[in-house]
Amino acid sequence: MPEGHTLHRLAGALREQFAGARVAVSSPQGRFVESAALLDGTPLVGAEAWGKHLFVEFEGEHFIHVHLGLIGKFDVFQTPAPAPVGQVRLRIAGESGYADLRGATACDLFTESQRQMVVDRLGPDPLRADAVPETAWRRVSRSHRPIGELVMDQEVLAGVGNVYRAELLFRHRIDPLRPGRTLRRGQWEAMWRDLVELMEYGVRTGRIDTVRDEHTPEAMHRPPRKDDHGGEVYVYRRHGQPCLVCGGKVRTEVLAARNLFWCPRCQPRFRSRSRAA
DNA sequence: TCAAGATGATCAG
DNA sequence: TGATCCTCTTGAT
Repeated sequence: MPEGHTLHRLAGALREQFAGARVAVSSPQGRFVESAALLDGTPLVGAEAWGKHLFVEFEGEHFIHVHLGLIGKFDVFQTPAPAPVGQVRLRIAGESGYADLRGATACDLFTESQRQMVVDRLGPDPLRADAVPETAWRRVSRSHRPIGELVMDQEVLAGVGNVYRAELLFRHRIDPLRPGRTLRRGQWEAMWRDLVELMEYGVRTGRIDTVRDEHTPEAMHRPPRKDDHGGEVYVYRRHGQPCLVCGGKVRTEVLAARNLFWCPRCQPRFRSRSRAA
């Protein structure tokens, strides 16, 4: 379930388990062998996320850059570590824990300048204290592209994926096909604040809950459902089902190569003033 | 038991 | 735009 909150949560888990310790680094699958050998036995300095990118830092300004893609997983466990099963691309092992990476789109050894090049391409990440939301607004407010495409563009906003896209636009009753440049500044600022809150909740709980009354202590302690995103949502993957607010049917369509979900009644088609007049 | 689809991104054509 | 990477869950058979 790799949206931005997953990576920030993972970075925290890696720091907690390994930061400051010498770790064993290996690549049982064989696709990261040379880099793993270089890092093996080196102190792990820390880990941080930027959008959907994860950087694990080792002494000597070496970074492992990980992007989980659609199906990747990076899990932290307590020792003893069993023999690797299946395609484990990367294993980091310490005294009391180990972490296995599988199925990632990217797992590379980076220098500081390579890390910076990746970060420079990304838009502001709502989960980072150093994010500058104005940068995203400049891009949105100048673009003719649909807002449903812009919020998923990592050069506009880093860390937002398909679930947060659908839910954010629903919560603000915005037509996903509405051109970015027609949004009002106040609308965008409200969306940004909402994203920060929703994603911080995601980091704390590991779930994506966007239905307003889900943000309660009771909801926080309820065990996650088996569904992937783990929480309660308004429209994501609810196509054909009644909208929780108006009862109309939730619809789905492909936008930006991904399945978009929205409620046509709560998010009516946007018409520009010039066209309506 | 098997096939399809999925919260992503890149590359070739 | 489609193929590719690669894993896991779900639903059909």
